[in-house]
Parts: sequence; C-alpha cells; structure tokens
Amino acid sequence: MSKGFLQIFEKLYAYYGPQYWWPADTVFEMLIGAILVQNTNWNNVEKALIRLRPVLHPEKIASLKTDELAALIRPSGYYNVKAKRIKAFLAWFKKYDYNIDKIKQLSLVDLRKQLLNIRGVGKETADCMLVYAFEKPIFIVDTYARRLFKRIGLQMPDDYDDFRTQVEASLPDNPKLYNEYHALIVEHGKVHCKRKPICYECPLFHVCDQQIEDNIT
DNA sequence: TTCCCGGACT
DNA sequence: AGTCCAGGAA
Repeated sequence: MSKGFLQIFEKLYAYYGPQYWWPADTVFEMLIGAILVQNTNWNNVEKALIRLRPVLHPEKIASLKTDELAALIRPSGYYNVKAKRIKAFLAWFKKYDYNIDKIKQLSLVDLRKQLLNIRGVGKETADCMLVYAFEKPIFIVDTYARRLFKRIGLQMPDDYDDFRTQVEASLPDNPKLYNEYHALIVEHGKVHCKRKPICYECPLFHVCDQQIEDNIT
C-alpha cells in the first residue's frame, strides 16, 4: 500500500505544502475562470480576468453582447467559443438568482448533472466548479493526474468517471482533501512531472516507476 | 478527428 | 517556426 492515492497525496502535501486554491477573489470569478482556463495556460487567463474585472459580476456580464464579451476575454484564446460558454453558464446560474448558497444545497449528483447539461461545461470543468465553488468532494481528472498516475506505474482506466471513482474509492469523503489534491497534482505536474519529467528532487521518486535513464536533470 | 485560438517559451 | 497549455463540441 505504498502507492495508495492517500499516500501519494500526503507525500505531495508534505513537499509542496497547502496550495490555497482556487486563485480567485470571489466564487464568481472562480466559476468564470474555470471556463476561461479550458486548454489554456493560467497566465493567459489572468490577462483575460484583468480585462473582465470591471464587469466581473453576473448581471453585468449577462448584459454584454456575446461578441463584446468575446473581445474582453480575447487573451485567453478560443474567445468566441468561451464567450458562448460563459453566456450559457450564466443562463443556468440565473435560475438560482446567481446565488451560490442556493446551489450548494443541491446534492453532488444532482448538481453535477445540471452542470454537465450546460453547453461548454464538460466533466473536468464541472468537477472543478464542484470542488472549488460549491465545496463538493469529487476527484478532478485532468491531464496532469492521468500522466502522474500512469508514470508512477498504476494502470488507470481511460474513461473519465472510471478513473475518478477508482481514485475516490481509497479517499475519505472530504471536500478539503479533493480541493488540495487537485491543486497539488497541478503544481507537481508543472514543477516535476512535466511531459518531459524532471525527476531530480521529485517528492514521489521512491514510489515512481520512471526509468533512471530518463532522469537527465 | 478536427476545430476553436492567444501568448510564453524554446 | 514550432510547441504547449486547468478542454469541449460536432
């Protein structure tokens, strides 16, 4: 059991410390950021959020035309697509009077289904919203998690939900844990477990199957 | 599979 | 000039 998902979490946490995610001033900003960050690096999302700041409020963004919104979020890339997605999300959000607390009262399963019904919100985006906006306990499967667990030597399912439930099976039902775990995996993916891995001083070196010959640096 | 798309980094 | 990035839809 040296390669359990909880043990991996603990090693990452011991090395990187608390990550204080999601980096946003308000829950609404987090929700918008979750759409903006799709297949985009965070640096470009920040540029878009700075331009959005003056209208970073549900009613204000809803009152913008889609192409006006697209112009504002241009630095994040895919701006025409993302403008429509933000609009679609807001249409759903409005049904709850833009009230986060009302949405939090929904069950995880019900809320997740509703989020996945929004055009432009897929599983990863929905789960990010569930964890970082609505404080629900769910494991976020992203490219960093797939790469990390595969590299460590665990054989994981390709299917998103199969992957997710397999990880969740060995973790306590704690929203704070899932919040920290995803943040730690992203940080680890950026610092050590990159596409071309940097295994020097990797906190998971001793539980990883990565061949020594790959460890140039 | 292909399209959507900017910006930092190599 | 080429690559990569907190994806999702058609």
